[in-house]
Amino acid sequence: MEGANEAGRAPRATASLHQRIVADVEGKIVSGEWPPGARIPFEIELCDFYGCSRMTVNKALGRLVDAGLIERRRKAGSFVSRPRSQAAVLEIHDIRAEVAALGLPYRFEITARARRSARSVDLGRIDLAGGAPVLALRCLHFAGERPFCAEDRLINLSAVPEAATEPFEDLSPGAWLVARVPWTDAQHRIGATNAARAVAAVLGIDVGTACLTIERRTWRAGEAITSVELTYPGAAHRLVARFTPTS
Amino acid sequence: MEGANEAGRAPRATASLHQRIVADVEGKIVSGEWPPGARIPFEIELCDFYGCSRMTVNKALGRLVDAGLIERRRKAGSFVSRPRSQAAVLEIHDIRAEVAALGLPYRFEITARARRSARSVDLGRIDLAGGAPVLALRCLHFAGERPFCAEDRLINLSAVPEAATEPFEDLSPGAWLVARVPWTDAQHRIGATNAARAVAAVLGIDVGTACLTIERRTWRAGEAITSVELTYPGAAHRLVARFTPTS
DNA sequence: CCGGCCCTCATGTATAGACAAGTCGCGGCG
DNA sequence: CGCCGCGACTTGTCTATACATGAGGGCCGG
Repeated sequence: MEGANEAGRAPRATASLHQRIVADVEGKIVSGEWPPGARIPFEIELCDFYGCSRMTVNKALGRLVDAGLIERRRKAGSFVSRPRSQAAVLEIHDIRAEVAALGLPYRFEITARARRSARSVDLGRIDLAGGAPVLALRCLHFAGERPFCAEDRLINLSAVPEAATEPFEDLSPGAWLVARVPWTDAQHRIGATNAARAVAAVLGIDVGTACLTIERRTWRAGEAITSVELTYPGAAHRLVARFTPTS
Repeated sequence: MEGANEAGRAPRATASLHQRIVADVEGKIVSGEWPPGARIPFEIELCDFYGCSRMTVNKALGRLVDAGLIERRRKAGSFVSRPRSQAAVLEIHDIRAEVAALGLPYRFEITARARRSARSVDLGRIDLAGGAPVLALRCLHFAGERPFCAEDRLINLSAVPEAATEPFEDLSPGAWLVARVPWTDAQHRIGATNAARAVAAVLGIDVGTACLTIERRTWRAGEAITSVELTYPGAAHRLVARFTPTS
């Protein structure tokens, strides 16, 4: 049976067989040839078509399940998924990288730093018991000479005690945390607000200017690590997310 | 060899063996026990540990490669990946679903509709040759009696000719397109703007109120399908993205 | 001492066979 | 006529085996 490899199409691929099956099926789906809800051929039929064993087809279809392109039910067969919602992969670059992408020199300043017990005003921002030790930081990121983004961060010192003594001279708090602390969950809330007086003064913009705000919280195994609010002058910044179904 | 299944830990799982291996290795990585760059045990060693065949371990590690958690090199072994950038999966729900999640009744109105040849002003919004037929729509989405979101859309009629005669009575243009037209690429740009007079009037807000704008363009196999600009009153709406490394 | 060749090792891919677990339908029984 | 049970079908999982591929490291010769 191993000799029947070229069944059905050109054997050109340097890619492996199961990769080719993935690509073929994916092509049929995204082209619309197999619309959402359609049944795709049974494993056995694909085995015949590609002249391979069931394991190979099974592996390919398993990947498509992982990718969310198909769903499978015993006895019934495999079906093209109905997209439930659009999804976009939003890459959260390091701010240094964002600025570098603009071709401008980057620097940041820590403008406020306080170690304290979590107050009630903090509790809405980070999952902590009252009184837990936190590090509160304010930080301003510059692109060239202009303020690019204002950062207001809380770090849970129970989870990251080393942060208490870290000077944050070379790495910004965000970059330092990403490099040091693994996380298992993150939540982002993205919104638009009119700049209040304090924010406007810091960013050098007029009061009321629309600003993009990103609030990010991260956890590791259920324990809050950090919560950060980033405020970008709205007219000057866009978040960009590109997405293809299979990345 | 099949009898040695409980080697090393609780056999509690109803899950399959390769799923348990995935979960275990993932746990070691996200907990920091195996930091980025660390070599994880060879397949053979994991086979011994779990008392299973190499194929089973191979399948588990293959999934972790897909998920981006590890990288593998022949002869050298498998290594925990260094995270390149943070990423968040941003779910773009149907607007009807967003409103339903608020517990409010949903409806929408088409407020403007024009079939025309693409003008120069359109070309910045959608990848088309000048003169190609487009359908320009404006649509207002309501949550209860209050405007929730303003939509300004262009549809490429060369790619989606059926749109020309579609009345968009039951389904909003966005929902209609998602259900009907598969896409292969999407790009989102998210920003904040101060409401101009026209937008403010439509949304029933004050001029200058910060608004969240989402510009989404979709393509199928390189051909532009549609481009849409959604404007949400900023104070009233937050985009939420949750993310866990292995989804 | 340096360079090239080859052996070895780990992963990558694929096979055939086996059994388990849902599930759809048909046929027989009440 | 209706309903239930069983068998058949499809996917899910796993094993044992085999060969290919790529890369590291050591050995041997110049």
